Amino acid sequence: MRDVAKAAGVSVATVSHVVNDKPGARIGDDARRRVQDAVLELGYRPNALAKTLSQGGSRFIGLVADAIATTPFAGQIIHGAQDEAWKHGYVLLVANTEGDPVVEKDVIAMMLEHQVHGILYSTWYHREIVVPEILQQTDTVLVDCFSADGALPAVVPDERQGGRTATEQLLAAGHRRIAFINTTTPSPARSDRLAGYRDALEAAGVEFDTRLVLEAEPQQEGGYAAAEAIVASGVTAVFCHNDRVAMGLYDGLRERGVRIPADIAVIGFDNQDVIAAHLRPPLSTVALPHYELGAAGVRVLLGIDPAGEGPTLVACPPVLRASIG
Amino acid sequence: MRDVAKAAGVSVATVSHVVNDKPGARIGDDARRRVQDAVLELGYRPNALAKTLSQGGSRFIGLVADAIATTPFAGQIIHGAQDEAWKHGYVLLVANTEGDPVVEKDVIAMMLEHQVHGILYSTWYHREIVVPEILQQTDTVLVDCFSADGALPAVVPDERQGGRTATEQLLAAGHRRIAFINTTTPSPARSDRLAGYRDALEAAGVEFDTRLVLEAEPQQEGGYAAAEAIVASGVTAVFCHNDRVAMGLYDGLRERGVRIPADIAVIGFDNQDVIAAHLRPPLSTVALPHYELGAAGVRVLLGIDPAGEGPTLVACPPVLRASIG
DNA sequence: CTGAAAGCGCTAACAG
DNA sequence: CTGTTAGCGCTTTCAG
Repeated sequence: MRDVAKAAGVSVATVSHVVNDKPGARIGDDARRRVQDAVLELGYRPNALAKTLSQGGSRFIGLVADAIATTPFAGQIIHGAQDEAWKHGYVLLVANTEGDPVVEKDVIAMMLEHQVHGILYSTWYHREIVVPEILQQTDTVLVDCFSADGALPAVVPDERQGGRTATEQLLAAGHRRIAFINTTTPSPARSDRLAGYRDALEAAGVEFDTRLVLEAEPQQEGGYAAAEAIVASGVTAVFCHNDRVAMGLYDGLRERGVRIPADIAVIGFDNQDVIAAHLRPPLSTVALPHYELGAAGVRVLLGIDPAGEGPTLVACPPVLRASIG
Repeated sequence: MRDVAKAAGVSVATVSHVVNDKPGARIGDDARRRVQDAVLELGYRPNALAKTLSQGGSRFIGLVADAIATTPFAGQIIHGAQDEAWKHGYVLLVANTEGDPVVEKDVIAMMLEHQVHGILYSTWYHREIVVPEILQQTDTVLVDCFSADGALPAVVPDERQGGRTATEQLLAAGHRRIAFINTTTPSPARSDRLAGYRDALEAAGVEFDTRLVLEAEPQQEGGYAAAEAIVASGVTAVFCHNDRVAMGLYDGLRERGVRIPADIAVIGFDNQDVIAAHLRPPLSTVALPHYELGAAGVRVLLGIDPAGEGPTLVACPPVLRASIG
């Protein structure tokens, strides 16, 4: 920068002004031009670190994720967070912890040392967590997770609305006997999607039948294993806890000569693209809004969106494909 | 830091020395203890930005990815890169570009302004790229991609060895008539996996038969469509270009009453966990070493691993499951 | 063994 | 309109 100033025959202050187009500062056209030329000649690039040092507060936002490598979910959160952060002049410092509390503490400490403006603490599936002590030291927003005490702002998917939406797609196609293959794992997804399922049924005047909610491990194997019970139930449609379960169910149904969607319509949840879009027939599902969770997370962190009382709910939109007849 | 110095009754220089346990500097035990106490009392945390400013060179490594949100692949690269970077005291600055050249230029400029030590430029599938001009301005290593002119160090999967390995698994199980469903998309994966397939055949004394290499779109749909030709070929084993193709093939084979692995053994490629581990039967495959690519990338960036003449090849290890009888 | 002082690159008053 | 100067928080000679 000093070099630029020298080359342009002005002071560093002037350079700073033109480089940042400072509003208050009026600079002569000639001087301005000389500076701009010098910047180009010298290939000058401002040092963002020095800038934040002198200004105080940096433009970093930390994003800690517990499982960046297993599903695309964390990737989608990162993507959304980055786009939104970028929009406001912020940059993401990403760290993966694989759920290890020690690593977690270390990476957060690292972020604090780098003067992050705040931290997004995210998990790859919606759940309750206990907030690491060290997060008290900066602004934090929880993404796709929440703490029991509700002390920290959180952004999570609206599982209940998602469950309702899924069921509504089936109802809209004329189905009345609709099974729900829920997960065996206790979680917001488990209880709230079920609640949404019941909401939709009730709204449609269909009586809730306990025998129509089955449980299965939330993987392909679980869906496959549930196939027998599904055909036995005489149902015409199934809402699966997630796309993986639906994938397993496809196999089980096919083995029994049941056609989708002619005999039984199926809807999943998650919109895991690698699976849902490529099953035969392509699977209708409800999307988990990870991108939007990341984006909303930085918005509340930056105070653009209000934090609200409980967790901020992000809608899970339906994604229609061919598995509903 | 000044506060710590004051509280401990020493100078900032002394604080700096004890905080970083400077080798050269001998500090009295009492002074050292006083400083350490003060650090704890005040909850002092060094400012990493100020540190890099004064030291010159930062501890940032930039990682630009073209598609962080679609598959877990980029996530695995990030994971590997971060673990390795961390090990050497570096921190990752991650940016997603979705392949947009403008965004790409912007994020790289941003990274340069943040004084990154170097940049890892990665793609989510192995391919040739044209290197963005701006990357000339810093040390760069290409991860999972390479430039035609070989000007930049690159780290890529060893597709040929992978293709050989896959075929060898089948050969080892006693198969002799082995089909290869290749992709239709020109790429290193396409030509090198084929070369590996031929290598393995030759090494086993099995004659290469052109009619046994089919081509299909590299998705489930492609594999499904290839099923007919596969059964017609009278083959006892199939090497699929990737796991998604294998998944489609499973469907097609099952529809024709062909059992896996009893009638036909199948091996995939990629080790896409969400799919491979949960097909019925679980799919044997060859892993794409994304984690290792990321880690190796930072190693060559930091000069720990030598850059080598051509791209650095990372092995693709076999992952055996139940689809080979 | 420890402190004073200069300087990293930039911004922000404040003078001129 | 433009230049001076004093830091931002830390490291690093260099004296003492």
